[in-house]
Amino acid sequence: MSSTTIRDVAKRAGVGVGTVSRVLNNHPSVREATRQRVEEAIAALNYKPNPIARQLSMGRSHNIAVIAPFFIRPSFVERLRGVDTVLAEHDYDLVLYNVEDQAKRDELYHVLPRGDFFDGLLILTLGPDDEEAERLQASGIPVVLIDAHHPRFPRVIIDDVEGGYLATRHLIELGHHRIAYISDILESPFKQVGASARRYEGYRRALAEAGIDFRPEYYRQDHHGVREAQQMAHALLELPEPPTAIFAASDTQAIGVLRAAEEHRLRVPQDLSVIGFDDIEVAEYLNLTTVHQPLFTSGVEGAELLIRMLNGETFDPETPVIQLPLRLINRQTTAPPPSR
Amino acid sequence: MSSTTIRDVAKRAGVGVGTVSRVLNNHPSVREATRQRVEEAIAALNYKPNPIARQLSMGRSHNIAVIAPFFIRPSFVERLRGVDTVLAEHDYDLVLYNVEDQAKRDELYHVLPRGDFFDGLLILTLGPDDEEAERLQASGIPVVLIDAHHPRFPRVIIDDVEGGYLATRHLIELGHHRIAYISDILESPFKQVGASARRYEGYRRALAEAGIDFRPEYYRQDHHGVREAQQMAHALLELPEPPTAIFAASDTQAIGVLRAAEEHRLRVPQDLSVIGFDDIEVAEYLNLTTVHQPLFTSGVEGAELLIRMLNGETFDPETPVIQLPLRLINRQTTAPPPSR
DNA sequence: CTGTTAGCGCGTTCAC
DNA sequence: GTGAACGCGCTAACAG
Repeated sequence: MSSTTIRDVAKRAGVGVGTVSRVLNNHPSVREATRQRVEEAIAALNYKPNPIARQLSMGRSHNIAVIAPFFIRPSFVERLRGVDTVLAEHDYDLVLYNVEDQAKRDELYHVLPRGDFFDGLLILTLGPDDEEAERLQASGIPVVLIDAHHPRFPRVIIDDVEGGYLATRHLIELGHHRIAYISDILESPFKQVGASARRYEGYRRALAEAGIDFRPEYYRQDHHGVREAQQMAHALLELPEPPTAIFAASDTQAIGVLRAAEEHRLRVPQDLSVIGFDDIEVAEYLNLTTVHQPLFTSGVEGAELLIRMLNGETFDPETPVIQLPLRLINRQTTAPPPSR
Repeated sequence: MSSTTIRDVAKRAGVGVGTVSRVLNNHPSVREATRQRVEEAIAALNYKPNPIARQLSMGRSHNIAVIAPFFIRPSFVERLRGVDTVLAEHDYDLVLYNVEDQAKRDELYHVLPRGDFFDGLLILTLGPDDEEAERLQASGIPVVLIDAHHPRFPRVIIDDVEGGYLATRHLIELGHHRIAYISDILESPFKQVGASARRYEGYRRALAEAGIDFRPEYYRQDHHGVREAQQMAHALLELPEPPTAIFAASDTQAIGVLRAAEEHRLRVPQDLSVIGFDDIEVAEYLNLTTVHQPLFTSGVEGAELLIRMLNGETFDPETPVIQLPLRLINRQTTAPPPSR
């Protein structure tokens, strides 16, 4: 094992451990000559300070935990890239926890708030419920939410209602009346109102505003995924009076819709308009019209917020909320409805 | 901060810290009555042992570091999912380091092999050079390579030469003679022979075997990315005698080729055949014919190997090498060449 | 400026 | 069976 300790160095350099520690931490009050000797000893012994011991005595870990429904969806990857970029700049290590099911999440919330191992916590998308929030806050560990809502924590979010509105409005302006909405399951097992539910709200609002009646059969939900979305779209297109446009709550689901259209020999956008949400990379490949949200930026902003908290900064509004802008990306999967 | 320590618990339960520690670690020799009292105290104080201190005295961290050119390419995401799955089962935490440039990598290799903070190390794709390997091995920390080669470490790999051969052979059997190969830059800054170079070798071999002359103008390389690939394909298609098939060293690059074909108003596969490598998720969306490699599985195997090493298992062959199978996925971007 | 000492919070001996 | 003391490697506070 890597066994040379600070004491070995001190002995070899003929100084005390305190001095070695000072050299290590660039403390100013060390005579140049002494510093030389110490550094020589360090080099000669190939000594590396033990980070664990360091943490122990400093009470900080230099670790930031990120809880995320990890690699499942491309949008998280984008967000995490943003997070990582910032953390790396500030010399923090990223401990990533992949949370996909309820069990794992419970376990995590139970184990995490030790307050010792992590200096801070970044939670993506699966925000805490009230009980968890309580525990988290009691632990005193700084927490920032990304794409999740809880009044007690600083967070970076988007206006999903607005997003749903934007997408639907776009379709309406194109002349569509028969507009369907498909999404993942709104009542998530995490008992919180998810993004899709808020996008649904925007959809309803745009419809209402344009005087278009909401048709329950035009609204479907299922687990997130291409296949499931494809099936939903399939069902939609088999309707006696099928929609002329489909708004999918995520680009991934929009892909499923595209697949279904192909199955039905429908041309997009001539026969069927499709719009997604997120603007992940694939969206561009597929020329998918979609609502862009700043994924990478959300990670950056969240991480920066957390780091400012770690540095002891306090905020004017007790809990800052950063809202990122949305914009419609008009590619090639939407067009006016077929003339008949 | 979370400040209740083992001493508080001991005091409250009217026992010594040793006893508390025993209760915590389920040590048998604790009287039931005492254990009761201690557990009550633990509950009352909401005490959680400090993992850092625990690591310090136990000499283990329960952390596994993963070094990867992180979120850049979808294929890594797939691999990491596999890794995470296994690690979670064995109660290891995953510390993920995003290494994309040489500077960061140097820094990492300098800092990492402390032998203290990580129980094990998983290196993806960017394998160590001899000097780094030396240092790594000297540190005594168990290392497993995934998709990287170095004779000193156990690794899970694929036969990239075979993969390149498979792809090219498929094209040849379809009747193609004018077959191009595009890839990222073979002489990587990491001074090791990368996957693309080995796939290139397979390409050359298949060509030679079929008696087809290699044409230097049919071989291009540039940085990895859709745009770059698109440009390469563009140049290829402008040739006086353009290829009738293009083999891209990765699916991402194949996407660029598809784009270029579209620009040139070439139908795929009627006018141009395209084959990729990896079989990432998008490949399916795009109906891309490609060479499938077990990405998720590579993560699983690598992590399992590492864990066995951590458990002190030794291996028959000094350094085990797991080679995963490749197979051609025949979708809809390859066909016989245009009849004339 | 620099050596010494006291913890950081645990696990692990020892004696009892 | 159980408590007290020691040590993990390092930083910080205090003398000198």
